[in-house]
Formats: sequence, C-alpha cells, structure tokens
Amino acid sequence: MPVSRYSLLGTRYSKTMHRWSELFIPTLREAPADAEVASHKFLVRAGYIRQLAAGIYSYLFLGNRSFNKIIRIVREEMDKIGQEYYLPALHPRELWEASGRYALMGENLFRLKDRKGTDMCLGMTEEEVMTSIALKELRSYKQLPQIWYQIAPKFRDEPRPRSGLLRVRQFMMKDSYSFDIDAAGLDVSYKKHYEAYCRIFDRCGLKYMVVEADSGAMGGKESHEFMVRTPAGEDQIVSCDGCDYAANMEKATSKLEAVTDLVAEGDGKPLLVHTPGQKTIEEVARYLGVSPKNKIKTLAYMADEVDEKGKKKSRAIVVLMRGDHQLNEAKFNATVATATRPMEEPEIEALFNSPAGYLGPLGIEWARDLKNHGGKPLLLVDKALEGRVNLIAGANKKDYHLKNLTPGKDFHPTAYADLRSVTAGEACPNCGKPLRIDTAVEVGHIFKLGYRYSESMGLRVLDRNGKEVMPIMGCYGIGIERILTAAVEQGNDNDGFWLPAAIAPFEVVVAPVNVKDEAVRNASEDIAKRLEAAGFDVVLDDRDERPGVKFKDADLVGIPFRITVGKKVTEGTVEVVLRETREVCDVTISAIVEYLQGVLRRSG
RNA sequence: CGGGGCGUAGCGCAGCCUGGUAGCGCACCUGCCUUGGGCGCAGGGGGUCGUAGGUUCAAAUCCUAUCGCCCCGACCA
Repeated sequence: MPVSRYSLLGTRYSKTMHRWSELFIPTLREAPADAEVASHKFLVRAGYIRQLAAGIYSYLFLGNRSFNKIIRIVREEMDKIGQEYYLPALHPRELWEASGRYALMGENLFRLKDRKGTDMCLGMTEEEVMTSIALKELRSYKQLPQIWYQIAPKFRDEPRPRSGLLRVRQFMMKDSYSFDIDAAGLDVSYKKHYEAYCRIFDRCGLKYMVVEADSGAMGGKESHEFMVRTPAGEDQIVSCDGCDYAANMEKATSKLEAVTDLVAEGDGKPLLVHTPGQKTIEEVARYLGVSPKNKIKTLAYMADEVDEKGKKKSRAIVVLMRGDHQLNEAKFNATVATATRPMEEPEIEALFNSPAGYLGPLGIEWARDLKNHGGKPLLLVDKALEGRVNLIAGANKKDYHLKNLTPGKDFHPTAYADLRSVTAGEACPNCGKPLRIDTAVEVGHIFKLGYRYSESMGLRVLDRNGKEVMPIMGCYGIGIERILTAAVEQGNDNDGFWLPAAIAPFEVVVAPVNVKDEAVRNASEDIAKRLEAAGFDVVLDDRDERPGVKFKDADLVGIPFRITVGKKVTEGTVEVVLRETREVCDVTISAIVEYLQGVLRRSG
C-alpha cells in the first residue's frame, strides 16, 4: 500500500475525495473590518471560521479539518506517554472551592446556576477534576506514576478577548496532569512531556522555541513555555542568537556591564544636596552631573491583603532599582507572592513624609525578613544594586537628594532580588552575546505543579513503607487553536496563507483551468483520484469558474500544493505549484503521485 | 474596569454635521458572453439603518438610555 508514506506524516483525514463545487467554502474578497492580525483576517477570509460573539468562534469545514488534524497529532504523541480521559466541562462550585480557586479565579471563571440554584462553573482547566479522581482512586505508590490527559474545550471569561483566535473565551486545550511519588518521578514525567511537545510542534510544522518560564506564585519549581515568534503575539521572549538561552520576560536575566561607582564625597557619610525642582532620574542625574546608573530609583507599592477575619490590611513595599532600570512587575509580584498596586499620594506622604520625586530609603525602619516582617514596610532592592557604593537617592525631603549611599551600610534592605526587566542588546547570561527580545505566541506550557493540589485537596497514597505520602503533580497544556493561528502567522503573504501539509485541511488542490474542456476535466479527475488512492487529502476544484477565481481561492485557503491542469494535458503535463515559494514545475501526469510524495517528504 | 472607535444588504463602505424617496462597490439570482490570476454586457432580488424611548408634521440623521463588536491599557494557572 502506498499509504505507508502516511506513517511518515500520519495525517490522512478521511478516505474521501472532495469536490469544491459541493463544499461550503465561503471565501471573502475583503476581511471583516474588525480583524487586525493576519491570522484572524485570513482565517475568516478563507472560510475557516466565523465569529459568534466576542472571543467565541465557529469552525467551518476547512477550519474543522485543520483543527482535527492538529488534534490527531497531539493525541498520537500524547498516547505515547499518557492516557486520554474525557472530563466534564461543567463543574460544581464545591470542587473549585476545595482547591481554593473558586475565589482566586475571580471574574475569569464562568459561573452559572442550575435549576435548583446550585452554583456551577465552566472549567478553565481540569486540575480539580483530575485530582478528585486521583483522590478517590489512587491508594498506593504501586499505582504511580500516572499521566492523564484530555483534549476538550475550556472556558475563560477573559476581560478582553482579542486578536481573532489568539485570546478567546472558549478554546480547545490539551491538558495533562502527572502524578508521581516523588520529585525524581516528576522530573521523568516532565521530561516526557517536554519531548512529546517537541514532537507535536515539530510535526505541526511550527518554528517554535522553548523558553524558561516563571512558575508564578503557585510554588512550582520548573516551567517551560513553547513559543512561536510572531508580531501578533502577546508575550515577550528574550533569547540569544549565540547560544540556546531563551526565557520569557518574567524570568529572563542578563549579565550587566560593570558600572564605575562614584567616589565618596566629604566624610563618606550620606550627604544632603540641594536639587531644586529636579524630580525625575534624568533631571537629577543631569543636574548633579552623574549617570543615571549611579542613581537609585525608589518605587512605592502597596499590597492589599485580607486576613482570615476578613479584615483588610495594606502593607507598604518599597523597591529600589538602578536609575536606568525598569521594574518587572511579574518578578516583583512573584517575589512578594501577592498582588500589588502603586502607592497613592497620601500613602507616600504617610510613609516617607515627603512628596514623590524625592523618595529614598533612609529614615524608615524596614522589615528584616520577607515573611516575618512584623507589619513593617518591606524594602526590596534589585540585585543590580548589590555591592554598589556611593549611590544617589531622594532624601525624603522636597528639593533634596542624598549622595554617598551604600546599601547594607547606610540602609538595610529586607531582601535583594532580581526585579529588573531585561532590555534588548544586554549580554546573554550564558555566553555574553547580545540578547534579543521578540513578541511570541505561547502554544504550550509545561509546569511542575508540586503539591499545590495534592495538599489543598488532600491527595495521599501509601509508600513502600506503608507511610502516607503526598503525590507530586505536574500540569501541561497545549492550545489547539493557537497552533493553527501560529501556523497562519508564520506563513502568509498578501494573497493568503499556507499551512504545513500535516495540518492543512487539504494537502493538494487540483485546479482544472477550464472544466468545459473535456481533456482537462478528465485529466483532473484522474489525477485527483490517483492522489486520493495514494493517500493524499485532495480537493478537486471542479467549479465552473474562471481560472483567476480558482487561483485566488487556492492561494488564500492554506493548501500547500496546487496542481494546475491546463492546455498542456495534451502533452501529458500538468503544473505543480508550491504555495509558499510559488515555485512552478511541469510534471508528467503519470509521475504526479511520486512527484508529490517526494515534495511532501522534503517539506513535511 | 479606565481610555478611544464603530454598529446602515452576506462583506467593505457612503449618507448623519445642516431631519424630508436609503445609496455605492463586491458578493448573490437570470440570460448572454468569456476561460491561465477575483472577465465583460444586460436585467434582477435583498436593508426592522443594533435595540428601546423621546423631540418633531416628519428621524438612519437630533436627544436619552441600553445592547453588541473592535482597538489601547489594566488583567491573563
């Protein structure tokens, strides 16, 4: 069977040759006005999707075919490492309260009531459901490890759905969960996912990169994101062309060039200097004739917390950065493990006894420890300031700054932490070459969860000594429509897009130039049938349309190969057109199957 | 949630300021014509002007409310 070729690609959709004239492929000459990004415009124009509501889309014939091909690849690879489940999307409130996420997820969780008035919600992910199964069923270390997954719709009431399929409210997700007896086991499950994900994205034809990611405030240890570079993306990733370093902005670091510290003035003690009207870092630096690198930027935040009794309390958190550096709020929030907001003017006055613009770390009693802070304000200092001397900061007095400030000597930070956003061109922490920053779409995420759910939901098994232990978990996600979206973003031009053959709705479109010409028509039918028999997903454009119409549609809808059947059939020849390069090649009709198999093998 | 924009035929838009017959291009239907890049000619169908209320002799147009969609920001295990 020539189908053996398909063990290579493994994407054959169904054993049916489709005739364009009988299909519903509503292509549009113009994109809807509200589409901004390329993938959104083209998927609508190509008749893949139609919008139902903000962030909610219907998949038409072509879209669904591509979608199913992606799912098939994901399923095949996941089946190699885990077991597929099918879990409900409709969850009882209690389940989410058990994990503490009912409150945590806030407005992003879709909530509804059943007829009896019972609170329900729509699943955003399935940690709770999977863990509850594990909770009821897993008893012994002998049953571990387990990897369970599903491919099912997820619901998130996003504050702002956008960019077509990139950020939506209902989407298809492959989510899997691993349960291991110990951290070493989790390492294995994690690695299996890492490798499976690489195979999945490779087979889907994506040019992706794997970046170190922040595991957030969830207490996880290790996390990687699978990213596809595209200007349409919402994430920023930092990477190095010189080595394989790559991380997202929340995690990225860089090697900083050494800074020349100022020489102490006077007796070396903090020295008050008059800086009338000079508020910004730039103004002060220029006024004093120093570089912003020798200045301290003082940022004031509040963490609003609610204690067990429901009482609100706010804690002041002050951050010191090098004058020319930007605070990364994700790093900051991860460090303090809570949500924060900038201080308001009265709060600044209350803590510093000074107007904004002249803030500094002196004269305030800071907490000694991040956890046991005793209600005192926290002073977090960015690592770039560690070891620096004779810096300049605000004096907490209008129109005055202080010179000769040395952290650890003149004031005592609660903690040093990496709080800085890397900027493009800084040196790679591994090899020193300049770093680049790109926007990207996150198509997959693997994450060592740890004991977050085992603990909150009370998951225990007996180990080989008969002792109760908490299994350790990992969770792993892939956004199905994001694969499609990223593929479209990755391959498009003015006329449309081309998908990698493995995820294209059809691999080949056979386009007879004139269906009223009997020789052309017969040859087209013959070619389409032979390709179909050889295992290709093929569509025959048998519409009685002018060639221009067929070519335009073929260019638009993402099919990677076109066979144009025209006058040259009388010589026994047709044209094979590669959509991506527009390379055209005359091929003998009798050799067409072998030819395409060869092309596919090279491109696939 | 803050800021901005838009809802008129399937799609893209004009008309609104200055109230008085609802229009254009594409798509669609019929016929003829044409057949290697959205061809041409002729004829034709299709719109509660997002919704509700108000002002007016008269509202797509002015006023109020409301719903929806898009963009920027905030948010995003």
